Amino acid sequence: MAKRKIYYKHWIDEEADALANLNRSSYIINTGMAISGLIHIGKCRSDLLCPGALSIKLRSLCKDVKHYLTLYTQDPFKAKPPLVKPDFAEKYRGIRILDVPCPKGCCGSWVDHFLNPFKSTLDNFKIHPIMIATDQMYQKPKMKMIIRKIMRKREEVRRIANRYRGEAKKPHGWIPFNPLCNKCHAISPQFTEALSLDLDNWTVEYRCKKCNDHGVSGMELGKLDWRLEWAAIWLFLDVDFEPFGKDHAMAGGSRESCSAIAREVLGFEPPRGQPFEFVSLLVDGRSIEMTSSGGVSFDFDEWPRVAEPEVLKYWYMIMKPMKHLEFSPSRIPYLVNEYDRAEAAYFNIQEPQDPQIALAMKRSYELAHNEAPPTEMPIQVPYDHAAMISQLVADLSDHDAVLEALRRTIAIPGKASEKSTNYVLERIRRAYCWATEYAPTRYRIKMLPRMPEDVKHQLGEKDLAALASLADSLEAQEWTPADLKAEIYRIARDVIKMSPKRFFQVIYLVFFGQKSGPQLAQFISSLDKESVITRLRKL
RNA sequence: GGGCCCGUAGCUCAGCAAGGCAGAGCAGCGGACUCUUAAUCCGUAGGUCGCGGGUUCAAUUCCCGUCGGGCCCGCCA
Repeated sequence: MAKRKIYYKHWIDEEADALANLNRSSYIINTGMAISGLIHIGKCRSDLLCPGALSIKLRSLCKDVKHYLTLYTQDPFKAKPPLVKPDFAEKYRGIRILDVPCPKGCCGSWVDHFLNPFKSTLDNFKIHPIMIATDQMYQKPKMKMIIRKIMRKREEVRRIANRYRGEAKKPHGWIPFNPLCNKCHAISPQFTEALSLDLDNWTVEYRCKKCNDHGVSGMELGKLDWRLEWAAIWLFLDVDFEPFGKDHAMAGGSRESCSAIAREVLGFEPPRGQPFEFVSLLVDGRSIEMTSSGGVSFDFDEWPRVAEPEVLKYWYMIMKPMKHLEFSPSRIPYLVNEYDRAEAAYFNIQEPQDPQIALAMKRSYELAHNEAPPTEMPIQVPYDHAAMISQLVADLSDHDAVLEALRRTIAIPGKASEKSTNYVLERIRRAYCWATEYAPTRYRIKMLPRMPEDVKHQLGEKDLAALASLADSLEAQEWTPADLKAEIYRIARDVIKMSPKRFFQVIYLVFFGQKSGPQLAQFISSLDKESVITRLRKL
């Protein structure tokens, strides 16, 4: 009888081991981000969180690892509406983003406006790459050396570049360099063209089609053609591993052509890589690719407001890199539940029967926690329940009230460490943000002004009788919430002979148009009595 | 025309490295808990592994082909 295979190795561990087997004394992991606009969670999959996990794993193998994040600041501006207004987009198109002002007028610059929220949320995710901006890189002697080498082998570069191009072959004498226009600061090949280089004085003669300038600017202010830039940065930082979006991954795509430049022009072996699929955003039922410059985004710094950062990290760990992901804020409870399940598996509280799935979940959980998960199982409040509770408590800063509401509804330990308690409270706060800002209506607790028509059809004889009976009771005397609760039970069981469960559902339907809602007795007690009675009777 | 990725239960996905009984979670359905909707627990159903060939004692897994979905092969990064 053959045993079921239980081989399992996480893809992060596969890559980490492959890197470790290279037996280098130290490792450089690099990723890149253009500050072209909103920094969304999809970008952070391939360019922050996954390589971050890989770095940490590799470091745990006693390797010296540096994790860089290259910020492409010396890049042309290409944002589009609705991210920016059309006139803003037109005015700054092709301008070096470093020179573009803040679109909202709140920050020092465009770059600051998008980069600062990203930077300040990194602590939440506990991933801290060394950030290095390309405009700084171009100032460095080592980079100048690399550029010099490339420019001396210009013809060879052209030959290689043309190998990967279709019809539009680059002509003889092509200078693979995008100069900065001194006058308008355009840096896009759409506008500026290098006419000649002076490698001794490190200047470039250019013509600018945006402002019709013709002049000379410093080469450190311009940038390499993109195929060369990537290869140059590999060499500059001595990169061993660099992930990339799946758009680069195709045969003949940028990854391949950059590798050819690295081998044939610069004489080094390109780093290992890993392609990543994109994360799209579900908008009105349609799946749209997130794009920084177009403004389709669920922002990275928005995530910790609505869910634990580890939930996002876990999702990216458990899903294979080439799996296309679809995100929608409405999926957050599902993602949190999956994470909670992994946590329960990790602490051996409850495991899936399939051992391979269990291993994948546990390992992904560790990775989501940077290899150092909590030592004790945290208290788990199911996310959708947290969303509901958060809307019932009048003041979320009243921690005792929140905890009391939780104790009434689910089993949470009477005594818990401060850490556990804070974790619970944090989830409630996050679920509240989600419930009020993103949740589908069924999660929002809000009384309907009138009972919806379609609800009437759902009510039978018994239901109506029970509601009438409740109205009578309310009319007959004043109730405390506790007594009212008992009365609801009494009516259901003793008077009408129906299940209390059904009766509760019926009452919820009348007030909310759905089968669930806040704690009923308290809720009813908080309303004007006459209006309640009228509503119960006028069916 | 050339290439890459994905396709497994209603949904989200494992399993394929190195062939060996078709798997989870969620949603569903049925119960239990009989001071709450909820939560929790127990049970249950659900499949042409996109399709067709090939190799094999044995194919979801390997090979060839094909269909569907997404994407690249202009520019820009």
